[in-house]
Formats: sequence, C-alpha cells, structure tokens
Amino acid sequence: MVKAVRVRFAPSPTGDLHVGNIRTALFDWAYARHTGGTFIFRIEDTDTTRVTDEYIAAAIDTLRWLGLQWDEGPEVGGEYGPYLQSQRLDIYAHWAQKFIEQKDAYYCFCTSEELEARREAQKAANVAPGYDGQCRDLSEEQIAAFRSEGRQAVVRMRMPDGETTFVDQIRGEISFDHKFVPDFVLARGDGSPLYTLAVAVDDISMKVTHVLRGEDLLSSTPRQIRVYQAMGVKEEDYPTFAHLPFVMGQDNAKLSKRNGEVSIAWYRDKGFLPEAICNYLALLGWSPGDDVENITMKQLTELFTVERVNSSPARFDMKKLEAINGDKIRALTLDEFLERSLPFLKSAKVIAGSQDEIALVNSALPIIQERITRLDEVPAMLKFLFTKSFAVEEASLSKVSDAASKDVLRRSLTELEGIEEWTHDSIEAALRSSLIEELGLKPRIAFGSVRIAVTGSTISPPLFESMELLGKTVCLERISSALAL
RNA sequence: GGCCCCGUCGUCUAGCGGCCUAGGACUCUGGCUUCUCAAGCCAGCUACGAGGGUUCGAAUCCCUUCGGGGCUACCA
Repeated sequence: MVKAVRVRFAPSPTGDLHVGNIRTALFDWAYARHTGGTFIFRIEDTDTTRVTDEYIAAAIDTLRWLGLQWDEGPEVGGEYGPYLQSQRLDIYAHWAQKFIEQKDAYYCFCTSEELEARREAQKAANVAPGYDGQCRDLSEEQIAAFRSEGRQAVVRMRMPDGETTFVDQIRGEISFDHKFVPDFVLARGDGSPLYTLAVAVDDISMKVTHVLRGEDLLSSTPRQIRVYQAMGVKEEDYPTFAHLPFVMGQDNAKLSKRNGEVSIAWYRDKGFLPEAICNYLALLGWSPGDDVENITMKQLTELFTVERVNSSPARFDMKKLEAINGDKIRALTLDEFLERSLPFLKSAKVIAGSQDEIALVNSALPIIQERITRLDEVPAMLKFLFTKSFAVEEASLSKVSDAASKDVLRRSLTELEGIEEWTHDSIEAALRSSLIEELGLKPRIAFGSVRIAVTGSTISPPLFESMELLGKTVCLERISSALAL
C-alpha cells in the first residue's frame, strides 16, 4: 500500500524569505499537488535569538502572495498542529527526556569554552573536529557533582559506531561513516530544542513522507535518522529525502543582496508577477523536458516530478526572470493587467484612483502591454496622459526647438485642428498626408517631433493611439506650447 | 584539514551508449518589420573541465585528477 504523500516546507525565518527558500517551497508545493498529497507549512523557530514574529508574518504573507496554498500550517491549522515549533516545546522535551532514559542520549556538562579549546586542539593535531565523548559515560555521582557546581547540561545524542546509508531521491545512495558524525546536541542547557531534534520529531509526528529541502541539510541527514531510530520509528516509516541543489548568485557563490536581490518582497515591489517568479524558479534545478519553458502553475503541478530535478547548483539570472515576466504580462487579460497595474500607478502618484482615471488607464493599457517587462514600468509609460504639469524632457528639448521641427509642428497644428472625429486613424491619416506626402518628410523625423511635443519624450507608446487617448484639446495645447520653446 | 555533494554554450537546461558534425531558452550580435520603444520573425556566436580506461561506438559507464560548493555550532 502506498502512503498518501505529505510534504512540508519548513523555513526558519531569520530574515525575509529569499529566492532559495521560495524555490524549495515551490518544489514542495508542486510535489504535493502533483501527487495529490498534503502540503504542510511549518515554522522552525527554535532559534529564538534570530527568528522574529515579523519575519514569520512576512513568510506567511509571501507564500500567500505566490499562491502556494498550504493544507496544514499557520492560520489554517491541521490535525498535527501546532505548526510553530515554539509552540511544541513540551513535545521535544518529552523526547529528549526519553532518549536520556533510553541511554540514546546523555547529559553533557562541557562548557562552550572547553569545547572550543578542545576543537582547536583537534584541529592542531589534524584530527577530525567533533565532540570527543567526554561526558558519554558520566556516573550519577559525577552528574550530581556537576549540578551542584551549578553547571547546566545539554542533551547530547550518542552516535553509535557504524554508518548511516540512505537513498536520496536526487543524488542516489549516500552513506556517512559515524566516525565523521560526532555526538550532537539535541537540547540546549535551558532545555530548548535544537533543529536536529525538532525537525526529526516533527517530521515523524506530522507523518511527513517526503523531505525536499536544500542541499545544505544533506550532511545533517544521518543525525536526523539517528533521532528516528531513538524514537523507535521503523525504517519503512522514515521520510524519503531529496536534497535540492542550491540557487546561487550571478557570479560567485551565495545569493546575496549585492548581486541579484534576494528578498521576494523586493521582486514584488519591482512589479514581478508571482506566476513569473514561480515559473522562472521552477526552471532552476528542474526542467519539464521537451523544450518546454513557459508554463502555468497548473502545468507545473502536472509536470513536476523529483526524478527530473537536477543535482547541480543553478545560478540566478535576472535577465531571464525579466524575459519570463514580460511573457507573463503579455499573457494577462486586460482586466488582470488593470487590476495589477493600479497599485503601481497609485503608489507612483500618477493617478489618485478616480473612475475617470481608471477608465483612461483601461483604454491605455493595451498599447503598453507588449512594451513592458515589469509592472513598475507602467507609471512612467502612462504618466504623459495624466500629468498636470507637462513639460518636454530635458534631453529632448533640442530635438523640437530647431527650425525644421517647428515647421512640422506648425503644419501639424493646422491639420489637427481641422479633424472632426478624433481617432487614431483620422489623426494618422491627417498627419501622413500633410507631413509625409506633402512635405515629403521621413516618417521617423516628422512623427518624432510630434511625439516629443505631445508625450514629452522620444520614447512613447504608439503616437496616434496616444494622441487619441490624450484628446484633441490637450494635444493642440502641447503642440502650441512646444512651438514656443 | 576531514567528510559529503556537484561539474554540457556567458547563464538556465535537453541529453540517461549509437537519433549529437550536441537541441531549446535567456543574453549578445546582425537582419527583416516599423511613427519611437517594444513585440514578432529570421540568422549568427559560443559548451560536454582535464587525463586515462570499458566498448565496434561515450556527453552518457568506471577510475584518477582539477575546479566549485556544503557541513564540520548550545544556527538552520
């Protein structure tokens, strides 16, 4: 019988979720959806010095925004909650105590300073650094003696001789000789749990069947398996592991704030679409094959399998993300495009949000949809339609103030004044016959001058459509004032 | 240092012994189209880290080597 798949995304929010976290979340989610399984969202906040409530809230918000809906976790609950490790402390304490009783773990009274000193000595002696087992076989009397000195004990797991072998779904069989897996700490001196304890206990008690996570956790796997053993879990009930390759920065190693922004919030502000981020991230370390690249979230869930996940690290490429974002923007319906553009227009103060403004934006969006890569470009593109204080941009001034341009503008003015029905077709017809045919000018020269006068820039959406949207009165005003420059 | 992972165009990747004189995408370059900018279309550049094997045949299997990364915490 095949167990129903249960996958978890379990970040430790010590900062804003970054690109690597999201890629992991995406794969976890896609795998759960592909298999018809359950997607669990768990917060690993055992390091209270680094995890804050704000980061936790931000993580929840980010996942929501990306559309990675979880079936169990914060805010939605679930049968195996709570889903914040800080609320499960008693569970970990219970197991730590049990391990002590079973002699799988022991109290260790070595202080950080002592350990540090011994590690240094090991390094100097060219021995693999790690806990030397000094407190492994303390007698009751010795323990009592340490306690009476006021020393606090950590709970340390006893690593038996031998090796741990497991099959990673992405990398194949991997084994670790316990000689290189020293006894590790399960709980701090104050009794609070460490990652290795909490993650293993939770994966088992939440009945997680598949652990897809970053490859930085690969070498902690034997420790986790050791905890399963101490918990008395049967081998067939261990989760299946799959360690995802890293997502790295542009040139060198780790993704950092310097090369390619890492915080998802930044991408959101820049006008990247969640579906574009997901599509792009899905391609980092995974490929659907068949030369397919542009896929929807739904297709991702249909196509995603761990078998097709790569084992080698991937570099993050902003250019490609932008290309995909552009594709996704072009694929938007007008309604969607409008809805998503409005917040950017408002925050850029291009519009206040009146019905009239929104109607005008709605008419203007089609002509810029294929011209932008990010939503935050919308305000600059449409600003000329709304600005109260219109002025030709500095760099283009000289291109409309020369004699030839003035001729063009003068002629345009008279032609345009005569137009009865102000549409882009009639505007184009009027300007073509007068400027191109009669004056014999090159279109790019003639229309270039008009463009600067009307939009204020050498770059704009299509001229005649823009003029239609602006309206006859405004166009004539702007051309007149350009003549005065 | 030790252990572990990884290695195809600049980047993401396809490839799982013959279909590969290595395919696609992004980037870049040139062209077409054109009212600017885009979009679209066409063309071009550029890769199996190196060395040994195995095999009739290797990007694909094995070994070595070099390079990159992770871990080596009372972080995760």
